[in-house]
Amino acid sequence: MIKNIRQILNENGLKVTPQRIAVYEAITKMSNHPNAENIIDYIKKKYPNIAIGTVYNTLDTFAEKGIITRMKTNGDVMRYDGVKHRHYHLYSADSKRIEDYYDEEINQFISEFIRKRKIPNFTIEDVSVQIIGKFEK
Amino acid sequence: MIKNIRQILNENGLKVTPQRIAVYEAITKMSNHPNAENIIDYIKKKYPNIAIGTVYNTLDTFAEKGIITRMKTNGDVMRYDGVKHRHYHLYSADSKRIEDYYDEEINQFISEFIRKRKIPNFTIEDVSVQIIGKFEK
DNA sequence: ATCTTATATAAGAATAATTCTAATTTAATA
DNA sequence: TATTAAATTAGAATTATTCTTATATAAGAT
Repeated sequence: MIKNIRQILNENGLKVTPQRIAVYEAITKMSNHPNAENIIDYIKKKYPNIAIGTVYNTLDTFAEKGIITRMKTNGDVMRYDGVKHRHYHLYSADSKRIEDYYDEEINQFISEFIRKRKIPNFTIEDVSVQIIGKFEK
Repeated sequence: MIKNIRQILNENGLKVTPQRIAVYEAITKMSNHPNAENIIDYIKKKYPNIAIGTVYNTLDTFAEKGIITRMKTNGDVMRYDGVKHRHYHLYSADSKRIEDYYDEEINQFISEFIRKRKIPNFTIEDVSVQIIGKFEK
């Protein structure tokens, strides 16, 4: 696991620091779309002196390199997602709960769409799909 | 036009006030996904004493009633959209530019999807699609 | 193993979008 | 016209995030 993150950092030309390892571990272990505050709280248990700014910096760096994904929904702060394979999000505006959702039909539609559809003056890079609704408890 | 907004407010059980009329006019006239600051600047030209809090309140109220839509993308403040028919957004992470995009194929896919797909413990209310890429100048 | 240097981190101040508060005003209805 | 619930104002408060500057450290070169 630690070997893994070292490798990822190296591949991306980033120095291996304890802070970056901690942030990476936090995101992969927390799984449920934590925000910066969640991540900071988690890390501080083992690493009480990490600076808030460092966590924000690290999250930005990771997002720029594509190591994690940033996600913002209406009416909530930035959240982060360490899952690497194509997936979608279910979320409820009321509860702010977010769950991952995998769906092959959507995958296919999107792949087709990106391949076929031409939009004047615009190059499609990605299509993001959010499914809004209500969780039943 | 003013008759129109009066009617909308009445239908939604909202008092008709000059501030609400001004906010509504701003959104419909500005068309390109303004944020609160844009809207405030626009309104202040004709109505210099409107309170910022009032504009935020009004936008929230309108969004709750479904009169307008709120939209937030990663790395940008909240924006507002007065367009009433189903559409999608093209946007570029770099430029923060957002354009409306209409696509019947996506409409159909979404309608089908909502009708057919059952997700355990979740009731689908809406599906939002964002097309990410680059504008060619 | 040590030196060098570009890069990363810490700590806290600064920023800026949004929300809150409490007093005042106003739209709608009787 | 009087009543009252709802809306507005003005500015303070909040809070997520960014910025600043001094210090520390990882990685490669010696």
